[in-house]
Amino acid sequence: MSVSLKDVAERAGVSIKTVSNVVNNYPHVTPAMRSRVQRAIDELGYRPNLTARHLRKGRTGILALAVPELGNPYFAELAGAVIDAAAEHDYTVLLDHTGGRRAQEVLVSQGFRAQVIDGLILSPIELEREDLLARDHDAPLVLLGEREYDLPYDHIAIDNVAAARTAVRHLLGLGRSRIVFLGARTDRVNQPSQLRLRGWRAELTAAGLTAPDSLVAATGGWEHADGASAMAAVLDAGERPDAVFAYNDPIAIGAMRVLSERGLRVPEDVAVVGFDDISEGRYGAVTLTTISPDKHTIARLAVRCVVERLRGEPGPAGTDGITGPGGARELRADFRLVERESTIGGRARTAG
Amino acid sequence: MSVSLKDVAERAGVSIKTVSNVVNNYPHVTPAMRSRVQRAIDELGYRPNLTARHLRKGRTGILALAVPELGNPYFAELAGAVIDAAAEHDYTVLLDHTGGRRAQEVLVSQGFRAQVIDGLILSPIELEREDLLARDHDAPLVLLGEREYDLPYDHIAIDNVAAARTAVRHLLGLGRSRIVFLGARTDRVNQPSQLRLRGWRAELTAAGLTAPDSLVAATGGWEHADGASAMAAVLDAGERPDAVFAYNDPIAIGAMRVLSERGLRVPEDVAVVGFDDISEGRYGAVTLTTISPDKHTIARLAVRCVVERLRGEPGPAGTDGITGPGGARELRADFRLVERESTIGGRARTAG
DNA sequence: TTGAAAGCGCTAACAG
DNA sequence: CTGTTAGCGCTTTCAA
Repeated sequence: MSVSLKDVAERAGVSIKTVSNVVNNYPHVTPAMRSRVQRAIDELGYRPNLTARHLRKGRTGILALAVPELGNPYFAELAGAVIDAAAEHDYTVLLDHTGGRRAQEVLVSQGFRAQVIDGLILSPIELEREDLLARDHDAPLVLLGEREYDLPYDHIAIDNVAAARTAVRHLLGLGRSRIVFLGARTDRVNQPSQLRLRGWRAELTAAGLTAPDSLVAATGGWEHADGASAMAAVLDAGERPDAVFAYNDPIAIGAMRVLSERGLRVPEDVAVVGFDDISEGRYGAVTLTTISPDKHTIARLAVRCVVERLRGEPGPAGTDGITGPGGARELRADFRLVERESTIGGRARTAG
Repeated sequence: MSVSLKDVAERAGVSIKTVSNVVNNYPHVTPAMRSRVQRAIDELGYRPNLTARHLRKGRTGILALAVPELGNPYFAELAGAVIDAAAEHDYTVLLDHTGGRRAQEVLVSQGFRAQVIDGLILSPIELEREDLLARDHDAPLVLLGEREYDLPYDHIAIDNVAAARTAVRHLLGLGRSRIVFLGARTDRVNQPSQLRLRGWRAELTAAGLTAPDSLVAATGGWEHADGASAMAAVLDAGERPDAVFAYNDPIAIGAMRVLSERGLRVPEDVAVVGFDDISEGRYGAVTLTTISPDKHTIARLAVRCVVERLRGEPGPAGTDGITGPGGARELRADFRLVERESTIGGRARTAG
């Protein structure tokens, strides 16, 4: 087995407590004692047993992050940002993926991997209000992605309606008027998809245009293939859109593929805007205009929320958020529109 | 606090040990006693404290997986596969990313996150033989990605040389002869990049062609931008290649972008083959021919190796591997060439 | 088949 | 400033 505090104590001829004090940088230790103990530590190659420490303190130093799918670059990039943000607070991240399936999301929120984690950051897709109400687990939970819960959980998102309106406004400003929304989800409410659809509708209406259902295309999932088939369905239905606003980048890219197969030029015939700003969008034959959420801020805020709850200091909502029911915080991260070839054309070399 | 074994024992009027027996499905417990204890467990909502259990047993049930970059879809997809494979063995995965930086890789291999993990799966980029020799940590380590170590660590990879030869052979079969290798790394040995370059050279030579250095382009990194700039550099140098074999898919896609900017058609003027088979390659304007490593097998083998070492049963190397120094196993996963538009042209609708 | 007790390695009171 | 002691919740001898 590995060396323990006791071994070090014996070696240094002091008590366990003293060694512990040194290890934990307890202030009131004489320099002489400290160096003596330190030498024993070095000689024995002592390293604290975190499991024991955690048992004692009741915490593990591990946060879980559950996203729908790691294969989606947006979530992969977000996960990377969360890992880095957690490291700054001396937390380690345990990653999980739910496939966006409600059953799996419920499992995770209930603390499936629990007992091992201090807190949980969850990016739900299908999770319902009632699932959260039934949650019986004391680890702090922070939700990612906007939804209209009135539940006592901290909650971090960009303003999806505003972001969608920004995207649509951009298209309108380019003189487009038949703008398809690709990636609606009809079987659930409260999801980002619904909010983006709402933004699409609001902006069209504000411009004095109609927002017919024939321009709203549902998708079964959120990947390239889903965007491709939805786009094909719209065209096959005889629609002649002059622009597409997609739920996310993979859907937008799948759609562009189909447009080009059908001989439609992007952006001349059909302009396309995506959502998420994944790196893939920066290097296609036609680079993708997209809404870029501030992933690093999202990650930082999420980790901060969990850590503060853990410390028992929920703190004020701050300037960037409002306090909701049960002291839950609604935090907003920024977003911006990144204009690339799929809307404004041009052919900048290896555009950024 | 949560309920402990003791609480359950009191409630059921039995000893702690008996409750423990029930929880752990110890065989010799009378059905009557079992159901009585089980009722107490249910009533109190008891859940075992894993930290305590782990302290006692000396294991945590957590495996770490360290990859260079989660933002690279290949590693994100691989990570997902590892998480699933680990779950089958009741292990949880803690994810880390090293940025492919040697210092970070050394840190991780030394057990930076250690004391918390039972085993480690590492996909190194810059890690050197000597770093591993100096490793002083008892958690089993499994290496991902082929390299020519003679070190006592299990090791899982596809045959990079053979894969590269397959790719180049495909291009030669299409009548191409000036095949650029994009993504060489000159500053290190022992890396997959070196092996793929070797395969490229071997296949060209076998075909009676020369393999001039002017057709080998180094890249600073492994992303789209690196492929784009390397491709541009080759063209700017006055080379007129009729094919490109890229170290990985992002590099290949970055290169295709530049080719198209320069008015070169893919595959008519320049055929392109990538490596990794990331989903992005299936939906560009021109879908990407690529080498597809069997990620699920890699993940499954890696987890199996760690778990077996943990159980102290390294087992035979099996039919798919050979035993190396110190009983280390060299396991091979399969790969296959996926032919798409970037080499064979065509315009199948939303090709798979 | 079940109970009692020891102890994994650490931290936190409380003494000294 | 440092030592003693008592657990955190669990598994695991060893008895009964």
